[in-house]
Amino acid sequence: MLDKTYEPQNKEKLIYKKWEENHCFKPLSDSNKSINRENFTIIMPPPNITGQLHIGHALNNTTQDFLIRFKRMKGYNTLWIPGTDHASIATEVKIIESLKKEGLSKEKLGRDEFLKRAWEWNDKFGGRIKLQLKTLGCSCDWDRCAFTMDEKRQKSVLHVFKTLYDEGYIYRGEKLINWCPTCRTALSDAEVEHVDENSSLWYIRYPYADKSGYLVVATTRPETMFGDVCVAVNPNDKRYKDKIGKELILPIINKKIPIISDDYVEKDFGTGVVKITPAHDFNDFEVGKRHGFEPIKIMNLDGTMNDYCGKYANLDRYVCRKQLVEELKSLDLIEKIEPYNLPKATCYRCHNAVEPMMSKQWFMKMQDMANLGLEAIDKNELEIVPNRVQKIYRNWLVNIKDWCISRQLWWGHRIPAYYCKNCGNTMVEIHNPSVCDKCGSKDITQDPDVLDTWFSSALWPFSTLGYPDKTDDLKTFFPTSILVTAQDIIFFWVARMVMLSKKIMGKTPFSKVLINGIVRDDEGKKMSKSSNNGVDPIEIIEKYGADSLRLSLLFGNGTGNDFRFSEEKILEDRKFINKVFNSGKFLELVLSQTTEVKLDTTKLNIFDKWIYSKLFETIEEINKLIDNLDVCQAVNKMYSFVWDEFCNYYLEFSKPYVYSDDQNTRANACAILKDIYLNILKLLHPIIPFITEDIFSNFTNEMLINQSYASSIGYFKKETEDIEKIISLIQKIRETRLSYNVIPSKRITLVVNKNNASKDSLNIIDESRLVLSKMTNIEKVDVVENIDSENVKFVCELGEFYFYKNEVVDTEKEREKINKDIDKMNSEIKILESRILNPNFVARAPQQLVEKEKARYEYLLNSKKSLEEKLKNLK
RNA sequence: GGGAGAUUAGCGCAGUUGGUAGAGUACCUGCCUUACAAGCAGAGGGUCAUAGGUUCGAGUCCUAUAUCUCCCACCA
Repeated sequence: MLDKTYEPQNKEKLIYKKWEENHCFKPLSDSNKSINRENFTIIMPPPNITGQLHIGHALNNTTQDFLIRFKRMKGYNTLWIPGTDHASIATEVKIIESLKKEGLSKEKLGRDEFLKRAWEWNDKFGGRIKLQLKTLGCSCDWDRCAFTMDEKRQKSVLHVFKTLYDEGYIYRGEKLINWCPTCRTALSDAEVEHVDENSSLWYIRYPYADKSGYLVVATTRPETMFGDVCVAVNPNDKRYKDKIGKELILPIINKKIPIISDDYVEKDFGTGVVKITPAHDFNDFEVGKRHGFEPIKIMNLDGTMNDYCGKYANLDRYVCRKQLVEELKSLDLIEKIEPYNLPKATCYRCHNAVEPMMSKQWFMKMQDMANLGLEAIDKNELEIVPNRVQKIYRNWLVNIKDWCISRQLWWGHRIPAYYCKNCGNTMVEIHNPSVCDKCGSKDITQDPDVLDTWFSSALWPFSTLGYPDKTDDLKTFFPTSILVTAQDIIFFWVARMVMLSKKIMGKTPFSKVLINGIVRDDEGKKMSKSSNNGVDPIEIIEKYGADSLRLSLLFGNGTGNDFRFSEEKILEDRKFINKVFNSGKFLELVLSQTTEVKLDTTKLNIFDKWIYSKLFETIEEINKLIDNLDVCQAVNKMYSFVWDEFCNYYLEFSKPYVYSDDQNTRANACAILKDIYLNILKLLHPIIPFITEDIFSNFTNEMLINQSYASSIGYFKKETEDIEKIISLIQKIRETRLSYNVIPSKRITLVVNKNNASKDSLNIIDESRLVLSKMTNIEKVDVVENIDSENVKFVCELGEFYFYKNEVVDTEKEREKINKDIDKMNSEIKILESRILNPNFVARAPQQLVEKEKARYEYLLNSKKSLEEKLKNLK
């Protein structure tokens, strides 16, 4: 028995448990049931263990679950692998914050203790994330759940690192890199965010060595002047042509530096003179290299100035800047200071300014990799939906630089590089070597650094399946089918997965990428941890149920478009779930009043054939839409089929039959109704899995999740067209009744003009008499040969119809109504005339369309004429 | 500075090869009709941001402009 109303809170947990206990999330191949089944695999973008999931994750995972459930019911051998990401820097930042509250620091704690804390953190938040995913209904295979830092994934990382090192793709070197003085680690280019900052442009006088005056240099970073190796001008700048080669005195530290020329310098910016500080600026580094200058480091790793800066040593760079500018002013070496906006490079985790610094780090050579990434797109191995994202992906790969993969952090994959203290030999090994393979010394230390967190995520499509071991999973499920993810990690993650999968596995890791839109709050702001406007899905689910949330996320939002989340929308959409439930209650009711029989599809009436046709159409369209990853439209189709066609029409059509006095008619009508309804549950299961499963269990002894997807017995063209006509007749009757103010409870007569309706039409009307009576409160249908034109007339595809004047009269109303109709017709006639009377249209538009428009035109003219006549006769 | 997207009914949105603008919600009218008032039936409401262009025909294609959003970026 279905409950009076559906209470998701009491049901969902139990249903999920039932699915898990029955191993419903397992691929068929686990139990050798997948003979000849196509595989369908999704790897879940592993959420960071830094916190908990918000609605954005819910959208992402609902989309994946929708696809997985759909494909599972379609008979695919489906696998959805869940997992979490250790999020090296992000988690470390969080742990350090929490240590601070205890008065601790990571240094005080020591590496081993710190890592212990990190694992505890993982247990806590990783566990919470899994709970959230289960609450949402995600049908992923938890036995295959992976963590980027677990033993198997560590093994994958070691193997890939060693492979790429041996092939020369991974190298160590001292280069200018992005350094976060707050997190005290190197960052990759992708981890640097640029924010606009109001700053200044300082014009500093650099005196000539020959005391012939000074040259004015414009800079945004006065404090880096200690590291200047030269000053550059554009070779074509007439102002400075004769100055090239002369020497300047670098103020404060009084060092001679030359004036050089380089095309990099823009004549029109500032004074056209640039100070060159190779150790602390990426452009300057290149210029310095071109002209053979050694970079001079002037900063410590914590962002303070180093000993090279004399009295400014150990001052924070910004404090130094302030004091230095004061000193320069006092020396009359500041020409002027202009306000200036510049993009400031900041750390994507702590949001503090990052510094370009010279540092010895590990890098991955990216040029070949990028070509692999581009090849995936060029050779159509990879399709990104929506298509525009492809450009973003391509653009990043075209401008790629080597990837700095080492981080001066503790929480992460420790780099498997070992250094011999005796001979300086470097070894990269999967297993900790006990002696140096060159000199035999036992004095060996492992590199203290860890890998960029995105290194392990880049291996996700094959590390989750068991690489480097040649597992069955890897054989069966790689490459995977679709990746569903957010736009902001295209570079961090998607591009790197493609490159490394192609490099290591020789294949693109997935053939399609579906990019979800960004979830915003009800004010339109992006939901994120930093804005603190994230909503916990569990909070919403406890209030409205997981199905409501899922439906709200998938319904009415263009796939890939941004999505504005609001509880009001959930309230609106939840009505649909209620509707589904109530139609189930109706089925239960009528079944209770009959003895159930097996469905006999040879005994379908015109209405049954119509609904089966509609079901057929709906499924066809859904298949096509999901193939194109147009989840939004697919859900729309389901929605309107269920609500409009099934609930609003078919249920009403079926009533005369399911309540029929004839036991056989009644039993078969119920069987058909049940069949359609169970198909609807199948249709909807991927969106709203819990309630559909619950209702299904009420009518069958099987589990819905395991059923094959909805199917229809076929498409009946004639009957479908007939019912469409009946529906428009019903609408016309209702509309006419209402416009004459005929109260709904009044039973009136429908009159058909025999001379103006085809025999076929009369048959259809006859067959639909019961339904018409039920749905429009028609007492009887009179078929007549002649009828007084004073009666109320209306026309639809089936022919001319009338209501008896004495049953509906209201002359004034009718006059009003006719005038209104004529107005409507006039405007349509005008539009049609503009086409039909246009020789160009007639000549160039498709013939079929021209004919159609002409016919419609004729029809309107006739209708209008008869209405005008009627208006004249109206007394 | 470069690039991408958005602009459609009061609101938040959909609109798949160009062919007379759509659903939800809100509002209005009438209904507690035996699945559902979280409902049913019906009505109103849009120069599809603006200006041009291509076309017989443009929300849809092209070119500008405006406003908003996002991404990328080393002009010191």
